[in-house]
Amino acid sequence: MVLLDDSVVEMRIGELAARAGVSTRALRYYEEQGILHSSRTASGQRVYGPSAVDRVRLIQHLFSAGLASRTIALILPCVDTGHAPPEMLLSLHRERDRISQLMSDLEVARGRLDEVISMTENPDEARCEAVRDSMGRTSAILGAG
Amino acid sequence: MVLLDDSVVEMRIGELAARAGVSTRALRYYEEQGILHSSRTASGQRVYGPSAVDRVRLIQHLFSAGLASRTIALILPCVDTGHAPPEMLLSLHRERDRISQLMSDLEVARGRLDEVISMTENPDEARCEAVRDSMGRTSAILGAG
DNA sequence: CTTGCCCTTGACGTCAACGTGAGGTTTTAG
DNA sequence: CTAAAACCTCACGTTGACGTCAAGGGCAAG
Repeated sequence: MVLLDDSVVEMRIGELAARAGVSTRALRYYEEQGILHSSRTASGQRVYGPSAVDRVRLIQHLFSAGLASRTIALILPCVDTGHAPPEMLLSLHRERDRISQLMSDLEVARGRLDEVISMTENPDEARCEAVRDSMGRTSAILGAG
Repeated sequence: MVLLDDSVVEMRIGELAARAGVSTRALRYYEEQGILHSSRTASGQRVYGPSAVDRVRLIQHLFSAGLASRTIALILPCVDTGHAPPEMLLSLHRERDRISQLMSDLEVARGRLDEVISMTENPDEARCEAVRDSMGRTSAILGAG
């Protein structure tokens, strides 16, 4: 009976890929990088339990935070065990800071883009000059244009 | 007299690189991509006016916003002329949306990282379970671990 | 048994923003 | 005038997260 339940709940790489919304290539890549493990059938096919779906989603989140696969490979075991050496805690905090920095950089960049947008949406001479000034006279005269 | 002033204010690639905080290789790459122009001396060396510094900084901002060099090449002339075709305005707005989306993605990802950090900093059983639940039982049992 | 889909490993392709010499010329400092 | 520093143009190397093709094996249905 347990076997039947397992068979309902276990899946091969294609189903996991579909459920987690990634490619099978990505999953094999994750395994190659040591951040996702699988059991195998006798014939060598990958088999995953249901928790793998959430694990892949976590991996995706960490990737989208800009963490490298090597960093993720270091972190995940600590997530599993629930504790990490102080050295890793330090690097986790540094990653956090990096993300925060990136976010504020993006905010600045978005502001720049907003200036460009408002400038091109509203080709008013005075306003153009003001915006150009705030952008550091980017297009002054020509010079290096 | 004007010539002297120009000589004071013009610069070659090394000085521009130093002032803008990028490599000379990057500046040549920008030129290759058509997003930074230069005049040349008789012997072929690149010469830039003072406005080039701010232009490079703008380019950096746009890069840090995740815009590709091709996109920047499309935008910059509009920044200079002060107006853009509606098609480009649309794509500018899409870029803006993309950046906003990226920022909120990063916020989510940072939250995930915070969970990992608080979990590993404080290996309290109950709290671990709670965090694991909020992370989707990522490390449940083992399964695909 | 065969059709057909899913799976396997292996290995090369991609894209972007440069880095990094090679090999030679130009400019500048002493 | 000479040596060092800076510049020039190729042009291949790097990094990361996959895409993609090749050449096969496994397995449920008809």
